[in-house]
Amino acid sequence: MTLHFHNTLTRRIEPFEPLQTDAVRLYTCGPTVYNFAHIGNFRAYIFEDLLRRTIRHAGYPVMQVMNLTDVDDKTIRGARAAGVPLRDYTRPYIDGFFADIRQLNIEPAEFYPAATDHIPEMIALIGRLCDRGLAYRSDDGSVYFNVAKFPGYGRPASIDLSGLRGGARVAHDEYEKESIGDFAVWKAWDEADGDVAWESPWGRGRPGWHIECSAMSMKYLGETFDIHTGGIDNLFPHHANETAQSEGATGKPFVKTWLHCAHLRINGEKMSKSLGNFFTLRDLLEKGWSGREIRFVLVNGHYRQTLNFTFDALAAARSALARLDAFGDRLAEAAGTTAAAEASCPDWAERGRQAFDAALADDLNLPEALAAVFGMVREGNAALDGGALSAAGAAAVAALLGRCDTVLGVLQFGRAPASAALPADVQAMLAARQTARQARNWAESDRLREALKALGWEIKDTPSGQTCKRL
RNA sequence: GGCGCGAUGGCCGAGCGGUUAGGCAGAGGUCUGCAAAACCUCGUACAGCGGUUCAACUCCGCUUCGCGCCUCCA
Repeated sequence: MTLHFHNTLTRRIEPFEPLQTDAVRLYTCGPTVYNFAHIGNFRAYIFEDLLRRTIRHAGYPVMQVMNLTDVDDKTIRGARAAGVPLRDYTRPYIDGFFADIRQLNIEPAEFYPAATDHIPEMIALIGRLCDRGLAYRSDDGSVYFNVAKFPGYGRPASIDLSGLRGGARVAHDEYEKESIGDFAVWKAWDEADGDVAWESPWGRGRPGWHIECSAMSMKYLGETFDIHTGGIDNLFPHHANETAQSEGATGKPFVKTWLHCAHLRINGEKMSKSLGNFFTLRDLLEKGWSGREIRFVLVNGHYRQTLNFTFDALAAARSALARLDAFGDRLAEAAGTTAAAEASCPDWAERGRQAFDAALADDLNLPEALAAVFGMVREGNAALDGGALSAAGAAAVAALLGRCDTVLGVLQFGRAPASAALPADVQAMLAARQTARQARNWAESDRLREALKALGWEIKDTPSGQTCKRL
């Protein structure tokens, strides 16, 4: 299984080959903890999770770093407005972030370095840039990267510096720059920073935006590593600047493969507070949607394509998941206690497995991978209907789907409760209903089904008797 | 202005120069006391106009519409 990824650096889909044999080194841009993350952020984190899981699925160990940006304009502004120290301000959002990714079944990374814990590393890196003549100190004590001194500036974005134009978004305190393209690696303290400041060889101040990613990625992953990801909006300037700083300091290639995911839209519109379609994960959970349903919607799109997030899509996800769950329950029932044996795996399932793997390997084509799974669901249901699936075969298919789910992370097999686990009153009603059914007392049978439904249990009648499932 | 992306059936969403994407919703059918599930069948989908080609949703050009980045936004 050779993975292929679209590399932003080359704008091509390339075969993926790890640089080192022990692990694939992966740096994924993480949250700025000034607020709870919104659904658009999670699109990126889900994409990164799928990437991580796919690499592992292909047999490579992964060493993933996700940064926590806990010092920047917004966190400082928030902390000052709240009148609390920076750390106290960011803490709940950091906790919230980890709670959220658990809800979405996002696998944890190996490292979550916080920017404020790596100031010395950043200062050291800036020192290297100064030593090499790539950065200069301005009169106010800020340090800027000198873009003109770095040949090939702009990668992995395709930015031509001459196309840049100064505008309203160029921050006020950056007029000391020698050239419009130069960017701060160290920002001299100013009024608005309050008590957020660190001592440095250039005076009191705080790190520039991009330097944390350079310092932390290289600390944990080395000066050249396999994959760096982020949202497409980070391509420029963040990733271009990060590359310039890192390669400027080391003289080595920084990242081999860059992957960028597209944005999310909500009901066809850009997400924004003024449109009222700005949702955090907890907003959606409060509306009654589960993390799993949200994950399904986010998984069922290609990462390089703008995704239209709608409530209809969430409802569709709910139905699709119910279908998957029902199939899982059927397989479990058919398999009983029989162990999975690969030899018993039906041909259609083997074909499904191959289609699934091929789709993943093709630049994370999750929609197609999911289609392969649903193909197996249809085949499997038909086989079960026709009595053509042995217990061992059912076990093998269940195991196969479990394998697919190590990447998808949306299945929930084996959740059908054993009858012994049902509450006594429910068991009694089920027994009564069975008696009524044997007496062909349909009115009583239907009444009990309704009563059980009111208690939160869904009853279905099958040729082999009634089934009971938590709603 | 610079750079880039997109427009697929009611909705979400893949895809390829000629062969069913898939899911959800909807219609009909099988099964069923009913319901549900499951299975089968069903949509003259590829923004518009030209071009290339034996053949284009798929390649090229133009048009229309929408979107992203252009200095701290995933």
